[in-house]
Amino acid sequence: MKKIKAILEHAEQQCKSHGTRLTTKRKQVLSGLLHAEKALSAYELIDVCKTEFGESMPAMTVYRILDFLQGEYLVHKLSLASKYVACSHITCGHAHAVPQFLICGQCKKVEEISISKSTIKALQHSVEQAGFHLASPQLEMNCICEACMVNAA
Amino acid sequence: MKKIKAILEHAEQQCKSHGTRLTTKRKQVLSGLLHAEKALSAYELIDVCKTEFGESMPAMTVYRILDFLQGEYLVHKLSLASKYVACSHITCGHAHAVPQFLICGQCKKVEEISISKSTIKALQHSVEQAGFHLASPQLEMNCICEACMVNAA
DNA sequence: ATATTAAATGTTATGTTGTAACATATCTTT
DNA sequence: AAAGATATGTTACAACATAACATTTAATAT
Repeated sequence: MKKIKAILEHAEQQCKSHGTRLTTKRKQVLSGLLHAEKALSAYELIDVCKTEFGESMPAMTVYRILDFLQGEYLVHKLSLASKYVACSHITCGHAHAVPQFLICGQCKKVEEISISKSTIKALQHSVEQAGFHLASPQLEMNCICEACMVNAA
Repeated sequence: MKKIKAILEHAEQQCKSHGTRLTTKRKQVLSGLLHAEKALSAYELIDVCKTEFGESMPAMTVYRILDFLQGEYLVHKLSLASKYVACSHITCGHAHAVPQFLICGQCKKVEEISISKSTIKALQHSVEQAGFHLASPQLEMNCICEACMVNAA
């Protein structure tokens, strides 16, 4: 919930430097994700934009915008959940390890963490031994967050 | 392609010992997956059952049966691919590490591998540090298999 | 053996996620 | 202002999945 406006401006600059444009609608979609602070489905995002900006967006448009934002590394798709989440590193220069996602199966909260290089290396080694090659070392892991674990107890 | 009949009988015994029944249709679905030797979508499985047993099955039934088979640890769902695959360890007593899935993004071939305990431990440690708990340490990894890599080159 | 109950399957309809194909509007550049 | 490129709108539909209720089949108690 901290200075979303600044993040948006940063994102806009980033786009400019890539020769692309962060249009109004694209900014709205990104803004929706930033406010949500959690992963949203494309259709949830449509509702958010409707509510927050009074602007109705067809599914096609949202999916196109999500593709664009992924291309700019501003948004990640969580395939396990069929949801989308704002990249937590937009503002900090992007010199990062590949992010790993923890998804709480209960409340859908998403945490983006980094895993040590050696662990990734070990994974990769096991994969290569099986005659496969990791297309993306970005993993998604089904988890339960602390809050939900306490609630369940 | 080796003694599917034996596997089915083994599975049937396993169900019996759990107080459940491996009915004809359930056996057909499992058999379809075993024959396929790859992950199939629910609707592909419907086609297979139609072709192989001349039996038309509504989607609802197949999904219910897949749920049942997952509950019996005879089938795994691959969420990344929205496909289902027979467990490769049905016949051997199930005293296994949790399987990890490698999914070829090209040809959809699936490999089920085990990963060393220490690597899993390391992953789990990173996850706990973020205040999450792995619901299932069964990962799905987006890969490219050797054959497809050669073809692409 | 048969009535009762529980488990499995059938039927219909619909929800959710995602994309194809083509039309229109809006920016950018000359 | 015209031409071309980029972005968005519209319509239709495909693939994956489940809800709600009806019927059939199997297990069990009488």
